[in-house]
Amino acid sequence: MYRNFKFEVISCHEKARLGLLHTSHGAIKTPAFIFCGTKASVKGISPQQLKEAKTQIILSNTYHLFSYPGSEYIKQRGGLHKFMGWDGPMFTDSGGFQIFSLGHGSVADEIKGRRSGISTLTKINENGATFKSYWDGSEQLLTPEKSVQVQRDLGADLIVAFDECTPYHSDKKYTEKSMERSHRWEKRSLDEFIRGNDYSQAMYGIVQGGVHEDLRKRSAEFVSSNPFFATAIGGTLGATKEQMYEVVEMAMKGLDISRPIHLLGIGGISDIFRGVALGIDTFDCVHPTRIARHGGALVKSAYRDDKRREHINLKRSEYASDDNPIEMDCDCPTCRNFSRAYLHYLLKAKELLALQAIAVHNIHFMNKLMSAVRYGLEANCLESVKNEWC
RNA sequence: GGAGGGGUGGCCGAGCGGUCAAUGGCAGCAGACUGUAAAUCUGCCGACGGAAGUCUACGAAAGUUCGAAUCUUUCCCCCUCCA
Repeated sequence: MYRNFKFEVISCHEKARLGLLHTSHGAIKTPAFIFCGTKASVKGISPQQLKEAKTQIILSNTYHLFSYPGSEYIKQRGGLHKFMGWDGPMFTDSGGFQIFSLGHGSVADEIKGRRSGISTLTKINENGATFKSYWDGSEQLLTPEKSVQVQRDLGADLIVAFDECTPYHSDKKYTEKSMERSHRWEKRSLDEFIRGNDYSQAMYGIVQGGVHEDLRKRSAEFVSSNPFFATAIGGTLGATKEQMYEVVEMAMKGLDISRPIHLLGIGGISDIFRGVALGIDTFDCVHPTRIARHGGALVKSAYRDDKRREHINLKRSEYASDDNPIEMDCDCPTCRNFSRAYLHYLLKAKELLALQAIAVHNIHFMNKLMSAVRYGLEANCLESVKNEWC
């Protein structure tokens, strides 16, 4: 069923593992980070720049590409790889997260109880979810079958079953009902996947269950007992980092650990070390590229001005006269050529180069981080690697 | 020389008798951001104070009024048109 895919565990270090995830567009060394290129583009960054930064794999989104330009259109252009000029491994999300984000706003807004904007999620029922297109406002229905068909047209290597990402503020009763519906949707996704399987793609099942241990366990068992290639941990992961690690641990309990395990939407530096220690193989997150566009440059612990943050905010006035690179020991194109002062100026001057330059640094940073994590596992010195980065 | 229009907080620009320390926008200073409706969003932004509050403020001065950025007079400066 997954003949062009394989997950090879090279070595185990307690729960953490070093692996190779083989896809139809090449293998990924794990633990790995997947960069978000939601609308068939990692915002502001070219595939060449991604490659130069040693990026292994990127992600696009079903909902966005379904709304515009449509999956049929991309299929006619030869699929997503060809269309966007990325020949490496690729992942597509199912659109399930948009059931959450278009209904509730950002993860932080929802947890903090802030209402932001108008909901463009109009309806959710057994059949699927109805959205207002972000593109033209028209109503569109995403069902498990449709999500898989769209993902098939797009042609990413790794695809995801359609689920509902349940909000943090849902009560247990709703979370359970939603989880059970997600399970039925995931089963339908898998059935649709199998119907059209041409061996160029492999499917992830998703563990739901909110912050509830019994639900997480049930969901993990559901996913593991169905023939998904891999597993993703989704849904709300709680309101604090500690709770997130607890929830991940709960979800890990019932999982088939011979499969690759992805943690959806997480990408803080310390989160990655904790996740890897819990047995996570891959991560994806908008954070590195989003904070870059907001002036945030990821830095190792030695370069932080505020120990509570994993980045420095180059918009701050103190950087106006800082002639050092973002990180002295970084060999990325941005650090080789630009000072913090110049990047600060570019941000203030609203020059697009700032956004790109900082994103380039953050992408290099994340790839080097993951490489360091792999080295730490291999050389059995993850703790000292962690101290340098966290 | 004649006719008219203006001068508002760092800048632009509303307000045209009380509810005005003065709408907005920009700039400035912070903060947030974790399967991207995000090159976005939020807060602060006269001075002193933690705050309640106090003081100084709408070109300058004098006045009218219980009360003026808003009305009157004079002065200073800018702009447009006619000679």
